[in-house]
Amino acid sequence: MAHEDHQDIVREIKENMPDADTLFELADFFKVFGDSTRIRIMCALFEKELSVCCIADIVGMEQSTVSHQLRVLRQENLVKVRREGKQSYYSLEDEHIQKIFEMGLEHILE
Amino acid sequence: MAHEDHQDIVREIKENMPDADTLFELADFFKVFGDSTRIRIMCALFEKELSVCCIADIVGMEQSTVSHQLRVLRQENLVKVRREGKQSYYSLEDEHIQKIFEMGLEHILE
DNA sequence: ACAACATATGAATGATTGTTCATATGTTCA
DNA sequence: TGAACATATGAACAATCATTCATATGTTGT
Repeated sequence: MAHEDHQDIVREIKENMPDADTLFELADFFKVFGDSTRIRIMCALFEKELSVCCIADIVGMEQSTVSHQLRVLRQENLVKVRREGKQSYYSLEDEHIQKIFEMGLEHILE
Repeated sequence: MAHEDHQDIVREIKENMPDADTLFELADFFKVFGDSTRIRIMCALFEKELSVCCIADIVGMEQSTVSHQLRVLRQENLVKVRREGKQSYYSLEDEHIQKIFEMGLEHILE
């Protein structure tokens, strides 16, 4: 790391970077997309709002597992809940999700 | 899970879902964005191609750590390398990355 | 109030992963 | 060829995380 303009480049890029907190939050946000169970849950919710047991059936996992993962999605404001009788109906909170999905798909299908 | 049209909904949504392999790949792809070190590396590379030691300086981590993470980014085709003398210069492989970033930022800043 | 159902949550476990240290590989220059 | 530098990689460790089981909470109808 001793060539002529190394320090200049480092300083310049450091200055132009978003602050560390923002990037940390950003990583946390994308972390949610990095699990196939959550991906499948979100994918199912593209169609319509669904109850927890419906989702569990669709993704083929325990109700408990799905509940835990829905909490993760809720904490990152990716889904919202609506109580109706005994059931909780979940739906997507944000229209960015579909676009992020599409871009991911474009990338892996290249 | 015993109300009238539960099974119909489950079947319908299952049919319209992308196949499991694709969604698994998609999760692996987003997993790469789910770490703040990798996020910061990619962010630094938005400006220009950089050598490994430059990146290590910018993100403030060991050269070894950065090398390991660059390998992860390479495996998912997010960066490419160019050897020049003793140094390896990394740059972004794909223009989707910036857009995915922007959408993530839009989400967390809402 | 009680039974039946739907959902949420805490604890425990196994698996995955990010980081570091030590070292190997690759490259240049003398 | 050997020294100096840049990068890559394997092993080890600590930390994080997804899943499951058991159980608690919440809701409806009798």
